[in-house]
Amino acid sequence: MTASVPSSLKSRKKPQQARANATLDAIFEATIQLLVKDGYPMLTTTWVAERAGVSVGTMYQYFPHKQALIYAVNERYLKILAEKIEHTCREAQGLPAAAMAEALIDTYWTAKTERPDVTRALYRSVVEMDNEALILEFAARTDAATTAMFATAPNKSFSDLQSVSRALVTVIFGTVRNSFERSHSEQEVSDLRGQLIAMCRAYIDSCVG
Amino acid sequence: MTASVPSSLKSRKKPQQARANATLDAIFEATIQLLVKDGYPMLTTTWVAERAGVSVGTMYQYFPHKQALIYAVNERYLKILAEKIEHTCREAQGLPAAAMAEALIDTYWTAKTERPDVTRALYRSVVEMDNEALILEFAARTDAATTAMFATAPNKSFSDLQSVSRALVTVIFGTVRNSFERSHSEQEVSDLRGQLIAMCRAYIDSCVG
Amino acid sequence: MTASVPSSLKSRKKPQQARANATLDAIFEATIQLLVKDGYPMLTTTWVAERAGVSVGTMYQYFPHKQALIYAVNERYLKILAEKIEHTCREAQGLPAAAMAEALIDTYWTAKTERPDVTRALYRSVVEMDNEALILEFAARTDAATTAMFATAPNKSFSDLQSVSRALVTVIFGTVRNSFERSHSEQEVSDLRGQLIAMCRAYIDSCVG
Amino acid sequence: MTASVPSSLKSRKKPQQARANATLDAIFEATIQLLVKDGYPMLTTTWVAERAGVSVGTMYQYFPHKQALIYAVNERYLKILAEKIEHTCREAQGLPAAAMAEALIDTYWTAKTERPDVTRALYRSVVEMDNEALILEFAARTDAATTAMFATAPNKSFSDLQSVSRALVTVIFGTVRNSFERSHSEQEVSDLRGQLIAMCRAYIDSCVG
DNA sequence: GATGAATGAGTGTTCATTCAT
DNA sequence: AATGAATGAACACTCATTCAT
Repeated sequence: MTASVPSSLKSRKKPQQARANATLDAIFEATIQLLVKDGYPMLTTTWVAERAGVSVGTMYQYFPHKQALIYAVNERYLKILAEKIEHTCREAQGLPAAAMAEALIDTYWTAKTERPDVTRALYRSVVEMDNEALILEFAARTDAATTAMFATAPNKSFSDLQSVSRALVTVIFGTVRNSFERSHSEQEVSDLRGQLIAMCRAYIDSCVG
Repeated sequence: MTASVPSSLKSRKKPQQARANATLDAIFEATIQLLVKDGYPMLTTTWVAERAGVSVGTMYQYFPHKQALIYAVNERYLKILAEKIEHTCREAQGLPAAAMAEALIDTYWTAKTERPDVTRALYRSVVEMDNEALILEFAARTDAATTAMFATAPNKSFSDLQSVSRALVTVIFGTVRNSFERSHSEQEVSDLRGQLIAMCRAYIDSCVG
Repeated sequence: MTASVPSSLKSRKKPQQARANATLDAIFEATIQLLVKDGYPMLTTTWVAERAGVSVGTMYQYFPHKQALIYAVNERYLKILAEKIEHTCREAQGLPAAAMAEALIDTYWTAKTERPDVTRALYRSVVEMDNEALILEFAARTDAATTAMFATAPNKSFSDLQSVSRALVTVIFGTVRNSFERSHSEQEVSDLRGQLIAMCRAYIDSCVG
Repeated sequence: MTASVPSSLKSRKKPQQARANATLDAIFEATIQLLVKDGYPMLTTTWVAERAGVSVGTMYQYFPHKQALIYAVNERYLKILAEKIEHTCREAQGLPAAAMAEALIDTYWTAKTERPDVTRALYRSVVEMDNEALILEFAARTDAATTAMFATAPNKSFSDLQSVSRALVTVIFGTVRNSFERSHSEQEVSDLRGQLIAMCRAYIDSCVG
C-alpha cells in the first residue's frame, strides 16, 4: 500500500545546518505565498527564489526541478497534518467511539479551514506532479492512527475495525474536500459539520458487534 | 451561492448545425483522449486540433482559449453526470429513504468508476481554470434533485430536509473522490461502498423527526 | 562507409515554396554571418532568428534545435563544395594525371580560400554536433569523383587506382586545412601550393603501373 | 609569424612545489578523461574539479578561466608532441632524406593514433579558445626541427630547404588529421600511410638541386 | 590556502494565439 | 469559413565564477 517516493521528486539535499533550514523555510513560505496569490500556473521558479531571498541557483541546489519543490511543499503540509491527526488520535484513546469521530472531524476540519486559501492552493498545485506516493503515505499514517484509536473504544467492539475506521477517515476527509469545493457558506459549513458528526455517531452506533 | 458562469470561459458560438456539433464532439473527444493519455500539462491546443481533425484556427472559432476548451469539456461531463443523478432521483421517488441514498451512491459511484482514467484526468484538468461556477451549478442541480427525492420518502419526515439531503450529497461525492485519490483496491472500494451505504442508512434512521 | 544521417539532426521540413526557400536562405546566411562575426559559442538562436528576419518560433519550425541548424549549414556548405569538385573532376577527364591533380588542388584551395572567414568559422562550428555522417558522405562523393577522373588518365595506368586517388584526396584536403590552421602568409601559401602540386606530380609519376 | 601567447590564457601560477604539480596533473588528467567521455560541451568546471579531487576554488587558483584550462591541456599535449618530433628529428640526422620523412610520418602518426579518443577530444576542445598561438608555436618548433634534420641529408641538397621541409610537415600533419576525420578503417589507414610515404619519397627525389 | 555554497546572467525551447491567404 | 504558418513572450534550468568562512 505504501508506494515509495518517486526518487526524481526528492529534494537534493537534506538540510544539515540551521542556515540551510532557514533557507528551506523561506523557500517553502515563498512558494505557498505565491501559490495562494497567483496559483500554480503563475508560479515561476525565479519568482519563488526572489521572494525567498535566494538565487535561483541556490534553489536548484535544494530542488532539482520545479516539481520537486511543489512536491516538497505538499509533503511538508501533509506531514504536519498527519502529525496533528496522530496527536488527536492519541489524546482520544479510551473515549467513547462517537467522541473519537467527533475529535477527528474537529481536528481535520479545523486544520483545513485555518488557512483555507492555502488549502485550496495546495489542492490545485498538484498537477504535473505524481503525488500518489504522498497521498498513500498520508493515508497509511492516518489509517494506522485512527485504527489504533478506535481499537481502544470502551463500550464498542467493531466487527471489522479496519473497515470501519477506513470508512470514517475516507468519509470525513472526502466530505471536507467536497465542502471546500462547493464553497459552502459559514452557516452551511457548520450545519454540514453537525450532520457529519451525527452521521458518524449513527454509523458507529449501528456497528456494535 | 450560485455563481454566474464567467463569460470569458464560454464557448464562442452555440452550434446550430449538425456539422458544427460533430466538430465539437470531435474536439471534446480529442481533448479527453489526450488528457487521459498524457495529462493536462502535455495537452497542447495544436495537438487537440490535429487529433480532432480540424485546424487550430477552427478550434479557436469554437473556443476563445485553451481554458474555455477545458471548461467546456468539464461542463459537458458534469452536465451528463447531473442528468444521470436527476434521472436516478426521479426514479427513486417514493422509495424508502435508505433505498434512495443507496440509489444515489450507486449512480454516482458507477458513473465515476466507469471510466476511472477519464475521471482522474478531468479532476486534474482543473488547474488554470476557474471551475467554481461549474461546481456550484452542479451542486445546485444535485441538491435540488435529491431534496425533491427525499421529500417523497414515505416513512420518514426529516426535521431539516435541506440540511440532510445536502449532507448526504456532500458526503457521498466527497467520499468517492477521496477513495479515488487513495487509489483503493477493488476490494477496498466495494467494502467502502458498503460501509458508506450503512452509514447513510444509519444516519437516515437517526434523522426521523 | 556511408553513414546514414542522424535523424535527430535533420531539418523538420523540406521547403516546398519559394517563400520557405527564401526564409531558409536567410536563416543560413544569418547563421554564417554570426558564426563568422562572433563564433559558435556566441551564437544564440534568438539572434540568428532576429538577424534572419524571422521569429524564433519560425526557425524552430525548420530546425528542431540549434544543432540541426548548424548541421544544415555545414551540410549545405559541403554539398556545394562537393559539387564544385565533381564539376572539376568531370571537366578534367582525359587530361594527363598530373593536370588532374593540379585541377583538384586548384578547385579545393580556391573554394576554401574564397571566404577564409567562413571556412574557419565552419571548421569551428562543429562541436556539439555529430558531423561524422556529413564528412563521410562528402568523402564518398569526392572519392567517387576523383577515382572516376583518374581512371580516364591517358598515359598512366595506376596499379591501385582506389588507393592512389584516396591518398591524393586525403593529402590535398588535409594540407589545405593544416595550412589554414597555421595561418600561413600569402607568400607561404602560394609556395606551399606549388610544392603540393610538385609532390602530387612526383607521386603520380612514381605510380605508373 | 610567431604569435605571443595570449596572457589571458596562461595559467595563474607556475607550480613550484611537488604538491602543486601533482594537483595540476590531476586536473589535466580529469579534464582529458571528461573530454574523452562526454565531449567538450558536457565539460563543467565543477566536474573537472571533483574528478581531480580538488575544490573548484582551488582549480580557479590555477586557471583563471575554463578557457585557460583547456588551453593548458592543449599546450601540454602539443609540447609533448613537439618534443617527440624533435627527438625523432635529432635521431634521424644523417639518414637519407626519404628515411627522414618516413621517420617523421611514423612518429607523428603513432603519436596521434596511440590514443585516438584523446586526439579527437582535443581536436574538438578547441572552440571557445584562441589556439592560434599554440599552433604557431608548435609549427615553429616542428619547422625548425625538420629543417635542421633535412639539412643533414647526405645525398641530397634541396634548392629550397625551408619550403620543402615546411611542405612536408604541413602535408604530413594535414593528412593525418584528415584521415582521422574520415574515420578510415585500419586497412585504409595503413594503406594511406604507405601512399603518404611513397608520395614524400617521390617528392624528395624530385627535389634534388 | 582551500573550500564549495551561492550567485544570476544567459539561452534553448515551447506553445497559446493570431491573421494573411 | 477554414487553414496552419508565423509569432514572440515567457520560463525552466545550467554553469562559470566569486567570496565568506
